[in-house]
Amino acid sequence: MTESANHDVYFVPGLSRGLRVLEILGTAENPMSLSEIARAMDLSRSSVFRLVYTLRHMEFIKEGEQKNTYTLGAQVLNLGFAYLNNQPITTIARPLLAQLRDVTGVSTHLSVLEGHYVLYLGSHQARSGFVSNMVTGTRVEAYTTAIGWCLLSGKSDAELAAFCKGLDMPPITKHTPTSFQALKAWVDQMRTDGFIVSRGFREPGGSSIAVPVWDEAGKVVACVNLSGPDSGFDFDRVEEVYVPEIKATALQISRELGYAGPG
Amino acid sequence: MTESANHDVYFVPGLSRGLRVLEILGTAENPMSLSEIARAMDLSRSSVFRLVYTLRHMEFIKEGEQKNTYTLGAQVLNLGFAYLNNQPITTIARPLLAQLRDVTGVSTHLSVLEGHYVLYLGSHQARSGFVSNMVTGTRVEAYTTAIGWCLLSGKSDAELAAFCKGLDMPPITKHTPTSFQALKAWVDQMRTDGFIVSRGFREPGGSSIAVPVWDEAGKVVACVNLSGPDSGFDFDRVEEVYVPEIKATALQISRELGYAGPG
DNA sequence: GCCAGTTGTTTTGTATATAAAACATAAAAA
DNA sequence: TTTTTATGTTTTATATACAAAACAACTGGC
Repeated sequence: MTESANHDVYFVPGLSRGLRVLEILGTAENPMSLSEIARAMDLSRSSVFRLVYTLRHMEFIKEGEQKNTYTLGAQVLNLGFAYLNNQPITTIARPLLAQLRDVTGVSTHLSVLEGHYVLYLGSHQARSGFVSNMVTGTRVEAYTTAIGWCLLSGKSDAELAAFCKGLDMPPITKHTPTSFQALKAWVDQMRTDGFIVSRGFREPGGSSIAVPVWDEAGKVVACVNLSGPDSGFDFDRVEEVYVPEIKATALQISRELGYAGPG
Repeated sequence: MTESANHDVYFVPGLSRGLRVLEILGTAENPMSLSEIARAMDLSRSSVFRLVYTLRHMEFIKEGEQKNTYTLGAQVLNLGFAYLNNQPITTIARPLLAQLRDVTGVSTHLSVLEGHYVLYLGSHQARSGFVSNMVTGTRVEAYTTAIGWCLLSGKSDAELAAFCKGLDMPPITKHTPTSFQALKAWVDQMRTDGFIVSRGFREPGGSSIAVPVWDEAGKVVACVNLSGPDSGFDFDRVEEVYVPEIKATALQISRELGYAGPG
C-alpha cells in the first residue's frame, strides 16, 4: 500500500471539489456559469450542479448580475475575518501599529510567514503620499523581500536549508538571493543587526525597514515593518530614529504575547 | 435552515459539513480537537476525521499550537480577500474614502447590505481619537443603525415590508425602530433628506453621518459614512461642511460605477 | 498497579453520492 | 424555417462515502 493510496481513502471528494469551486470563483474576474466552472474543473456539469446547489444554499456563493452566473458570497468574508480574529496578534498589534504610523509618518505593516510566503495581516497607511498596495491578505514570496528575511531569521540554518529545498528562486531584482547561500547571507545580517533596511530590494524606488516579533517561547512569529516610496524616508534618520521606534513597537507587541527575553 | 435540507436530493453532505467545520472553527476562540468538533456538529468522530483530513490537506485548516487541535488556515483569508477584490466598488472607493477622511478628520467607512445585515467593506481610520472597532468584514443588524436605514432607502415600501417580515427587531437603544412603521419613518426621513445623521442611535456617545451610493441602474448599492465619538464631530458644521463633503465623495464613487442621475 | 474514560485511527457492510446518459430549453447557424 | 450546439436540470445504475463498531494509545483517578 503506497502513501498516496493511503491518503486518498479518507478524502471527501465533495468537500474538496466544493472548495475548488470557491477558489476558482475567487480567481475569476467575472461571475462564472455552471458550465464554465465545470470546464475549469474538468468535471461533469451534473456534479458541478450539485456543488453549486449546495454552496448557494449555504450562501458561500451567490448569483452574479446575470442569471445563471455565480460569484463568491459574503459568507467567505466571514471566514476570512474569523481567521484574522483568531490570530490574537492582530488585535494586539493594531493600535500599536497605528501609533507607529503616526510617530513616523510612514505606512506600517504586520506580517507572518505562511509556508513560503509573507502574509500581510494588517496595515496602517501613511496619511500622505502613495497608498501602498500591500493590503491585508496580500502574499509575497518570502525569499524576495527583507520582510521575508526578517521572518526567516528565527529559523536555524537547517530549517532555512529545508525552506530552500526544492524552492524555485528566480530573481526579482538584482538584490534577490537566488540560492540558499545568498539567502542565508541576508538572514545572517538580519540576525546580527536585529533589523534590516531594504532600499529597492524588492521594488525599485520602494524602501522598507523590518524588525521581528517574538512570542513567549522566544520564537519569531511576526514582523513589523515600515515601508513606502524612497521619497517618504529620511535616510539619515534611519538608525537613530526609525529603527528604535520600530524596535520599541515590536518589543511591546512581543511583551503582550508573553515574550520575556531581552529587547 | 431546516433538517429537510439534509434530505434534499442535490445536497452534497460532505461539502456542507466541511463548510460547517470551517464556520465552527471560525467562531471558536481556541483551536479545537477532532472530538470537540464532532460534538459541536453532532457528528461521528470518524466522519469528522475525514472532513478534517480533507480540509487539512487543502490548507483550509491547520494544526493549532497543541497537537491534534485545529484552527482556520490562511487559505480562507485568500477567499475572503478574493471576495473583496471581486467587488469593484472597494477599489474604486478606497482612495476616495482616504481623501474624505483627510478632509474631515473623521473615520470613513464603506458598507453594503447583505441580507439583514450591514457589511463593512472598507474603512479609513481617523488619525486621532479612538480607533473604531468597525473594521472590514464587520456585520451589524441593518435595522439598528442609520447606515442600515441609508442602505434600505433604495427599497420600495413593499420591499421594505418584505425585509421586515419575520424579522425579530429587539431594541438596542431608545432610538431603535422595533416595527416596520418605525423603520419606515427613519427610511422616509433618509429618502427626503438624502442623508442621515445619527447621534447615539446605535451606540451612546457615537455619531455617524451616512449617504447612499448608486450604481448605473440608479439603485442604492452602498453607503458612505463618517463615524466616530461625539467628541470628534463639530455638530455646528454638519450640514454646511460634513454633509456636502460626504455627498461629493459618494457621488464620485457613484459616477465611477456608471451612475448618470442627479447628484 | 488497575480500571474507566477519552482520544485519534482503521475497518467494513450498507446506505447513498455520483457521473453518464437522457431530457428540456434556448440560442446560434444553416 | 430547420438543424445544430450549448445550456441547466433530472433520472438512474453503480461505484463509494459513510457511521458504527472495533482498535490502539493515552489520560487521569484511586
